[in-house]
Amino acid sequence: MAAVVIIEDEQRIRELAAKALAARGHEVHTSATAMDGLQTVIRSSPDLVILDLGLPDLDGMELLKMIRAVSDVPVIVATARGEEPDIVLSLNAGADDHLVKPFSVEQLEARVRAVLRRASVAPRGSPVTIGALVIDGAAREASLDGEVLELSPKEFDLLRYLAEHTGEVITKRRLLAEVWRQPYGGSEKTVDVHLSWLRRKLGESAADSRYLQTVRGVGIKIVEPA
Amino acid sequence: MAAVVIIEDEQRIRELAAKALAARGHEVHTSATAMDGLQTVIRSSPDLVILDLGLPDLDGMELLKMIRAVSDVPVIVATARGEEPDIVLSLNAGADDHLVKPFSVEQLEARVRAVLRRASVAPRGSPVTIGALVIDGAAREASLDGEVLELSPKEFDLLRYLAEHTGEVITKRRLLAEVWRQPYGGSEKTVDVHLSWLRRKLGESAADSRYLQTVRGVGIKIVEPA
DNA sequence: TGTACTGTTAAGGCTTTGCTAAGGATCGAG
DNA sequence: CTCGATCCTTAGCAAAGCCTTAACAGTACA
Repeated sequence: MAAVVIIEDEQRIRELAAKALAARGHEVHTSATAMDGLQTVIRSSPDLVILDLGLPDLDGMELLKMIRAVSDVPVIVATARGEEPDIVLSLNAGADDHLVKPFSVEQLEARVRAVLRRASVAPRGSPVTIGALVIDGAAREASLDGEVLELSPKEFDLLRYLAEHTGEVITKRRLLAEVWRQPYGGSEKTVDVHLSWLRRKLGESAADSRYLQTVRGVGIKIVEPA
Repeated sequence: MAAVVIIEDEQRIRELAAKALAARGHEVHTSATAMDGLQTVIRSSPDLVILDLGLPDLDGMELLKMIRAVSDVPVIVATARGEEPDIVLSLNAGADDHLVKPFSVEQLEARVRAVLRRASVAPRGSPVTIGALVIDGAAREASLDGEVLELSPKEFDLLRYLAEHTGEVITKRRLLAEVWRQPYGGSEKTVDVHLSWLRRKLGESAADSRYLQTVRGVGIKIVEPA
């Protein structure tokens, strides 16, 4: 399956998680300390890292940054209940998902599956077509009527996310969570601004929109033009 | 399948690895010493060599260099835990991947599979053509408008890798992993510098680029000029 | 008609990228 | 073994581009 490194100081949790993931066919390496954890990550080139932020020898956030400095490997952070602020910080620092302890084995497996799926699917994926709009994830290029659009990174991510959920109304909060990676903080106005820019580049305005339709009080959706 | 030579002094590991790879249909030869190993490699022209760096009769790194001197065969090096510096050295000396002992059979098989896949894909016979740019992997030569480019080794590898993924955005981290062979560690600035040199030799700059397009916040891609 | 929500624009700060230069390592020639 | 050339890496600064915040205008709905 995939190689996973678990960095967790509590022996009970560490072994439980390791056992569960090994049972699902993953190759599991564990570390009880930050320093050993970093070495293990570097050595074993895992496909996924599960990192406890409450390590005794080094602030977990620091370790996360160190891992991020040397690799794009997906990281799931685990925190004790009541340390939600850490979650936000860690997601900003590049974590891909999070678990709140105590977590069930089922929850762990679900997160691992989701992150691995995202990691393996994200780079590929054939272009999405909506009317005259084509979004190519691999080339990171969107075109309208055959004309390539000049989109900023966030604009492209936003458009792609909406396109992957064509016809579905998405709340701004969900966009903040999924596109901005900020499940808690962040201002919804930011989304408004980016939507405005996107509309302009799509050659439309809020009043006269072909693709991006506002659903007042709820959110936004992208639709196939009539 | 493929022919594999295992050079490893520990009998237990040697036989375990040999058995595992034979079970996967590979033709396996084993050697317990460096001198015998080199002879076996020369004699059997394998598709892959697995080399323990901790041989008793000769420093493994020396043997690696000797193998490299006579063949381009892919080499996976194995080291004992705690000899990480050797890994880096060996990768620089031409190793294709590494294993840290003790390793699981699954890990061994995974690495072998990965290296063989890469190796079998690499000798793509026909040159890649992108506009007026031709990259000939076999001749290790690139030309623009019929004019041969004077590229350094890294520049050529970089160009070739991008060309093999024309139109696809590649992150710098991925380039470090695939071209520099450093899945972890290494500075992304290094990639920037080489890209800059490459652009110059292609007669373009970041501002006015025909082939190498920066995708801000993500990476770089090579494209067919409009 | 008021209120809450949405649209748009502008500006500042911050991050990412481009490029040059210097130091050190490696390799080959002699 | 030594010298020289080539190449790679690192450091640092300049420039470009992007995101967020803030402020204000417009719009739907009660």
